[in-house]
Amino acid sequence: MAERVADRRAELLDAAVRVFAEKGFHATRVGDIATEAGVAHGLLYHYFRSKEEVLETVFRDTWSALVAETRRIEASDVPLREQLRLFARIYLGSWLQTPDLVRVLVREVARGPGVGSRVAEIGELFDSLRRIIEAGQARGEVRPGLDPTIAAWALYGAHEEILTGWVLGQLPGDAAEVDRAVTTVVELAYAGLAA
Amino acid sequence: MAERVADRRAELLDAAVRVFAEKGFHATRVGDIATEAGVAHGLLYHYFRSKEEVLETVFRDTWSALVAETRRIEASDVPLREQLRLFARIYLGSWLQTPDLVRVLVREVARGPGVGSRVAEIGELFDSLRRIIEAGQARGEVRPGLDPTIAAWALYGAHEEILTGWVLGQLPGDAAEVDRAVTTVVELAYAGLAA
Amino acid sequence: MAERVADRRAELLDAAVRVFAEKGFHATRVGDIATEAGVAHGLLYHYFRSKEEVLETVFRDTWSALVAETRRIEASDVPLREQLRLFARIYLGSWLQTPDLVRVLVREVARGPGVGSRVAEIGELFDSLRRIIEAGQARGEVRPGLDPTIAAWALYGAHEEILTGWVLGQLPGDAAEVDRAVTTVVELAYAGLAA
Amino acid sequence: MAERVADRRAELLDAAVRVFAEKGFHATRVGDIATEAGVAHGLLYHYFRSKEEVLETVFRDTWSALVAETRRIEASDVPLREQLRLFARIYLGSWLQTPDLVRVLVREVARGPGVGSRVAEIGELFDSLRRIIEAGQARGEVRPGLDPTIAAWALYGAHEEILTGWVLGQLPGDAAEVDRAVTTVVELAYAGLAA
DNA sequence: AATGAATGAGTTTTCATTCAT
DNA sequence: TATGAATGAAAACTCATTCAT
Repeated sequence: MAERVADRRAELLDAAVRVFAEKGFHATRVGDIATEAGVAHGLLYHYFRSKEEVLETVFRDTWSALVAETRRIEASDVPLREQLRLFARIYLGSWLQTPDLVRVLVREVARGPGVGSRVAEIGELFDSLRRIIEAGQARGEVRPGLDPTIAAWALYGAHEEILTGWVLGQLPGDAAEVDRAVTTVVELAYAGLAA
Repeated sequence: MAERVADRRAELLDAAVRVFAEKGFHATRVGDIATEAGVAHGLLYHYFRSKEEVLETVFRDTWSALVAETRRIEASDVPLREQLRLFARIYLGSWLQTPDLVRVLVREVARGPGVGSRVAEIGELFDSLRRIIEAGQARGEVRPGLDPTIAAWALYGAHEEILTGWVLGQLPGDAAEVDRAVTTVVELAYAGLAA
Repeated sequence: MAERVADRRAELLDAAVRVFAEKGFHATRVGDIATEAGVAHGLLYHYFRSKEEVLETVFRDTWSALVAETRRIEASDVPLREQLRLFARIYLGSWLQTPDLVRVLVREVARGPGVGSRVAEIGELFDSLRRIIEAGQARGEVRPGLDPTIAAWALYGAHEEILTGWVLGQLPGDAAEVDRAVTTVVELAYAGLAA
Repeated sequence: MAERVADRRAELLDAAVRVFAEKGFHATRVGDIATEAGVAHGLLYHYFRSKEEVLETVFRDTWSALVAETRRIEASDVPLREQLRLFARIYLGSWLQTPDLVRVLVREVARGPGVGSRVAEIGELFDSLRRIIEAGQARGEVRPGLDPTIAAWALYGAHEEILTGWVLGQLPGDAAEVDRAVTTVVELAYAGLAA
C-alpha cells in the first residue's frame, strides 16, 4: 500500500519534471502533468497541495542530494584539484543522467514565487563550497587573500552557466563535450584558486 | 512631440522595470505598470504590443548596451587583466547603478519563458568574451589548451552568479563589497586563464 | 448486527448535525462528517445516498417528532393557553436540549435549497397549529374573525424567530432566558388570539 | 459617465436579484447574472469584488431602507396600533412591490457565510421595534410586564413567517390576501401587546 | 494621446461520488 | 462493513487585450 502510494507520487513527480522541462513551469497546466502521468488531474491534489508544491518537491529532492554529495566531497581527504573535479563531474555530469531535471532546475529554481523558501537550501551548497575553499587556504593550496564566499559563488556560477549553455542549446552537450567541460572548468577553477 | 512620445515610453519602461523587479514578470499586471507610471493601463498598448514586448524591450535595450561595451573592451588595446577588470566593473557595477534592472535581468531574462527569442542576442555577448580569450591566447597571455567557448561561459557565469547572490540577498551588496567582488573575480579569472 | 447498523447511521447523523451546525451545510465536506464520526468518508455512502440525503434525514427525523408532539398537544383536552404553553416549551426548550439541531434547522432547513421537497412536511405542522386555533374558535376561546391559517403562520414565526435570535447569538439563550421567552411568547400569543 | 456606471451596477444588481430569486444564491453562477444582465461575466468584477459582495449589497441596500422606514414609524406621533399597521403595510406590502427581493432576503439573508457581518444591521431593525414597544409601555399602551426585546423578535418573526409562506407558495399571496394578512397580524400583535 | 469599460479565454482547485480491494 | 485512491464535473475569478469615446 505504502509502496503504491510512493509509486504514484513518484510517477507524478517524474511526469512533472518531463512537462516542466518541455514547457516551463508557468506554461504547464496541472492537467498536462496528470495526462503525462496517465491519471486524472484531481489525483495530483491527493499527493501535493498545489502545482507549486510539485516544483518545490522536485527542487528539494534534487538539491538535497546535491548538497549531500558536495558535503561528501568536502569531507573527503583528497587534494583541492580532485575535489573540484569530483564536483564538476557530479554537477555537469547530471546533464547526461537527468537532462530534464537540469532543464527544470536551471530555468525555474531561481525564479517565481517561493524562491524565498528555497534560498536557505541553496545557501547550504554555497556554504559547502566556501568551506572547501577555506580548507584549501588552511592547507596552503589556495591563495590566502581570496574571499572564499565570493569565490564560492563564482565557482558555482561557472558551473551553472555551462549547464545553462546546454539547456539553451548554445553549447554542444554530448558526452565528449561534457568531459571537455569538466576538464576546462577544473583547470580554470584550480588555476584561479591555487596559491 | 516625438520627445513626448519618447518620454512616455521611457516612463513606462522605467515603471515596468521597477514593478518587474518587485513582483516578477508573471505576478505583474499591466495595470500595475500603468499605475506605477501614473497612466491608464490602456495607454501601454499605444507604445507596446503586449506585456511581453515590454520585457523584451527592457532586455534588448540593456543587453545591446552591454554588448556594445563589451565589444569596446574587446577592441581596446589593453592587457587581458585590464580587459577583465573593465568587464567586471561594468557588469558587477551595474548593481550599484541600476539594481532594479539587474533584478529583472537576473530573474527573468536569462532563464524565463521566451529565452528562445533572446538567445541570439545573448550569444553576441558570449562571442565577444570568447574572442577576448582567443585574442589572449594569440598574444600568449592565455593558456593555449583552454577551450575558449567553455571558458567564456564559465567566465560569464562567475559574474552572473555574484549578481544573483546580491539579488537574492545572500551576498552583501554595498559599494565596498562590489569593489571586493570585482577584485576577487578578476583575480580568479586572470589566474584561471593565464598562461 | 441491525443494531450495529443503526448505531453507525446514528453516529453519522449526530456527527453531521454537529458539523452542519458549526460550518453550515454547504461549507461542510463529506470528509468532515466522516472525520467527526471517526470513519472513512466512503462509508457514508453505505448509509446515505448523498450529502443532501443526510440533511434530509436529519430534517425528517426531527420534524416528524415535532409534528407528532404538536398533534398530541392538538389532541389533548386542555385549554388553549395550556396548549400554547406546551408548544412553546417543546419548541423553544429544544434550544437547551439539542442546540446543534436547532442551529441546523433554523439555518438550513426552513429556507435553504431543497425546501421544495420539505414543504409538504412543514405544512403538517402548520396544519396542526391551524386546527388548534380553529378548535379554540369553536370553543369560543379564540376571536372568531381571526384568519386561522395566517394566525398559525404568525404564531410559528414568533417562535422560530426567537430560536433564530439564540442561534445568531443576538438573544441571551440560557435556561432562565428560555423560561422567560416561553412565558413572553405564551402571553403574547394567548392575548393576541383570545376572544 | 458616473450615470453610466451607476446604471450598469444597478442593472447587475437587478439581474442578480432576479436570478437569486429563481435559483437561490448558491445555485446561481456568476455567468447567470451576467447573462441576465446582458454583459460578459468579467464585468461583474468591475463593480463587485465577488458574487458574495453582490448579495451583501442587495441586502444592505434593502435592509437600510427598511430600517429607515421603521425608524420613521418609531419617530411618528401615532398610537401603537397605527405604528403596527404601518410596519405591517411596509413589510408585508413589499411582497407586492418587489417579490423577487423578498424571495432573496427571506431565503438567503440568515444563511451562508457573511451572516456574521449582517447581524449588526439586522439588530438595528430589532432595536427599533423594541423601542416602539418600550415607548408603548411608557405611554401605558403596552402591558408593563412584557419583555420588550423578546416581544420585538416575536413580532418580527410573525411578519417574516408570513412572507415565508408566500415565498414557499404555501399561503396565497395576492393583493387581497396581503391586506387580510396585514389586518390579521396587526390585530394579533396589538391584542397580544396591549395593556 | 488617453481613458477605462467591456470582453472572454484560460486555469487552478475543490469535493461529491464511485469503486476496487 | 470499511477504506481511501481515483475520478472529473463544476465554477469563481483573473487579467491581457480591445475599442468606443
